[in-house]
Amino acid sequence: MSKVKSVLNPSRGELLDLLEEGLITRSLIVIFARCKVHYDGRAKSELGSGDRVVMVKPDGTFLVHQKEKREPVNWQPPGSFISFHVEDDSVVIRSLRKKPREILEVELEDVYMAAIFRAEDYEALALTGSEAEMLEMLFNNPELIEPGFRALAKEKDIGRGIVDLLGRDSGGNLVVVELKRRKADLHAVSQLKRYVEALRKENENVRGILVAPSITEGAKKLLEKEGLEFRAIKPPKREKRGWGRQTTLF
Amino acid sequence: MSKVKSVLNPSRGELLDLLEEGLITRSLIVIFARCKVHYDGRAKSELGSGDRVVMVKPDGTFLVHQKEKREPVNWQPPGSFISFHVEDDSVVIRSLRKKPREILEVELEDVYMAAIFRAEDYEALALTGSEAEMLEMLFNNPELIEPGFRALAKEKDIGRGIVDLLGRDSGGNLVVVELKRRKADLHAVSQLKRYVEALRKENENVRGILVAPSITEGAKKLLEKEGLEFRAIKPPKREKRGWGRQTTLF
DNA sequence: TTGTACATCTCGGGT
DNA sequence: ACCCGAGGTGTACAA
Repeated sequence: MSKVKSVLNPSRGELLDLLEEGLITRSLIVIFARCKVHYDGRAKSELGSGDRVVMVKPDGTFLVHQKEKREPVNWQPPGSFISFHVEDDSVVIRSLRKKPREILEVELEDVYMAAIFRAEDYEALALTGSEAEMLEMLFNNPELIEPGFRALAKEKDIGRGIVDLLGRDSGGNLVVVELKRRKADLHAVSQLKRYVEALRKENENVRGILVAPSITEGAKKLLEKEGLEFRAIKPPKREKRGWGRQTTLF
Repeated sequence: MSKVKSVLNPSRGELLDLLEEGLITRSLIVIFARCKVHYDGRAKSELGSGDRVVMVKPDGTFLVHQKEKREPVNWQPPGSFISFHVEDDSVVIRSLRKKPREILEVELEDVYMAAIFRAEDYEALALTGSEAEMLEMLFNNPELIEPGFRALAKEKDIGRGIVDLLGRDSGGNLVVVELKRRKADLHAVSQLKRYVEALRKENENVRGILVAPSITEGAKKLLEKEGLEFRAIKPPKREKRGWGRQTTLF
């Protein structure tokens, strides 16, 4: 059995057969078609007739892409249930999600191409430069925050949220560190402030430090007004070594 | 010229020809292939060999989808520049974004299908149930917040951010309203608190009201502790009437 | 360009 | 199931 089957300008019968085979074999399905799209769930939307790419993944993911933008114009997340039927002379693909209840319907008016793909993939993305790696770096090298800084805990749940990094400075003050892998904004300052204020209820001399590669003007002003601090640090990028399934060295 | 061209198991020459035609005619390109993916930019990633769907849109958007999840495993946003070349016996598609500088390379090891699609689409999504519509509703019907409430401004930029809705209550107090179209969380409370504190520097008796369909436990506790208020209101869903290009009535 | 906040955010991790 | 926060977030909008 081949990995891919495709039909150009399929008849209704060919289309239905291919869709059925795609679903049964848990293939990934791609359709080029003129269609309308109806969605109702957390919000509600209508999309008039036009040419789009429809993709259905074997995990239930449903995507409708227009010819522009990174984001699908309509979609359904993994775990949704797909079905199709004929209605008023056109094939309709329906995706149902329960909880929250959401329904997505694509009304295929003219199908230019339909294809199914039995994709085999056992690899996962190995990414570096994340906030998690930034945290690991600072936890292992606390002096990067400032001389004399000692790390106490990471990802610590205080009642008012989860603090990235908790430590003490050379003067014995409690220090809350909030990390951002990109330019810090007002949101980041509010977050740090929330943690600092929560800890100040039970501790004296609590400092708050926002660590990010840079900070917006507005955020900087708010930060200073609140007596909080900023340290410019960029997220580290690991080298290729040590990626993926790490082979034990002996 | 037809809307779609596709080739199954293309030879290198067929693939290169189709890619070139796709780029020149500003078509949307979809490829089913076993490939590796390399990314470097804001972060850095590697993805080992596996079967994926590659999509290139005429606006420069680049997507690599695995067989699961809603999100592409790698991508490049609109405005990126695409090119391709042959390297070590395989075809490589490269997408370059300047600012921030980011490069994405897909190394095609085995192409099962390639297709190009001259999509025509003049329709835009009409969506209802957004926060913007919630705001409009409350601005026009301020009594929904509470009896005697009068709206003063919406989307108002105070120094510390942009307030959703500003008004006065029956007692003449300034009221800041923060809207959320879904369950409000700690972030929402922090946001509201930031606005309230900024306004309290120049006004007395400032109230803060969080308006959302519901609220998380943690957020509720913080809200009450801070003397802020909550009103349960759901975002409205418009009916079909009045969607899309609204024709002037005379 | 920068700043700010929404999103049918999605996704993962924790409890 | 809920809660919480990151994300190469993307996207729109305003200054």
